[in-house]
Amino acid sequence: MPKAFLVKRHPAARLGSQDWGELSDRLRGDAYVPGRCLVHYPGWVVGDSTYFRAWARFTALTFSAYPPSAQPRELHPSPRPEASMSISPAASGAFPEDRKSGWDGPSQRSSPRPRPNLLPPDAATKYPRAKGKGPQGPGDFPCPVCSKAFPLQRMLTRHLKCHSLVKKHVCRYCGKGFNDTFDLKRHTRTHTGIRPYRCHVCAKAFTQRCSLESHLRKIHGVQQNYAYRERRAKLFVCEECGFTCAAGDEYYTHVQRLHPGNALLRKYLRKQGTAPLRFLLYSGGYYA
DNA sequence: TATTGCTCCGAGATATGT
DNA sequence: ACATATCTCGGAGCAATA
Repeated sequence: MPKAFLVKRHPAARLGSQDWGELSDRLRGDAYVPGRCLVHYPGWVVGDSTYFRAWARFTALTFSAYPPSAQPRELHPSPRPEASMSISPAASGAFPEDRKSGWDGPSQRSSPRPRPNLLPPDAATKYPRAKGKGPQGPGDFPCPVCSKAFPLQRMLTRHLKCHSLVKKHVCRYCGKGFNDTFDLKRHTRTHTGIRPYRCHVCAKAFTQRCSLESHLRKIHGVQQNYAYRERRAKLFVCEECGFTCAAGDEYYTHVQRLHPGNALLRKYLRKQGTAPLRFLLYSGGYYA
């Protein structure tokens, strides 16, 4: 059974069956910041409204997804959250009624794992910031939950979503939620059976490129000559029928012919009307 | 012009199957 | 034990917006 069917969800959150179109503007998206959830840490966000907004948005999203029993009961008194601070009321033992119901908090998979520090030596010049706009160092946007630091505000903002229970992108087949459209697209392949990455030696097909590369390396002893994190040649995948090709124009010709109602096609045609050359460069040569 | 959002992607971890 | 499936999440480029 695919792992996607085994993911435990909080019964009260019911994010999996959430239809975002049915929610009011107040409850959908990540712009809603209810006043009751604004938590202020003195001396930490003063003079950095952007940073504060990111944290406020995070607390709003996180706690609005918990059941009433888990809503914050008082403002955190400490000047700054500790590294070990848990956002899971049930997991931290703060709300025994949730523990009793059998929910053990967010999946362990969502906890941060140690990763190599990939910041380049010239990170300070690579990530310039305007004066007075917040922290100045390359790792000076620390996550208030796990203390992991980021060189850019937008990286922290995006990282905060992984601590939130709210998932904007929901699988139409199983209801599982994702933070990223692409993650949802990849996940959906587990339901549609589309496997775009085929082994040229034994013709076995895979849903993800890294699975194919792992297979080639371990089974056929084929070594890929790619640098760490080097982008591979882009593969255009039709998620409706499994058609794959390496060229953008071929892909859109296929979609226009066989799936004329495709949303990506509409977007492509819209862009083509305004800036055709730029978009063609983007879609066809971006990874070249 | 700077910032933010969206999207694509690779790397690595973990679950599951054989 | 090993191969595969599939998940999470950070890096990065472009577009949209303030």
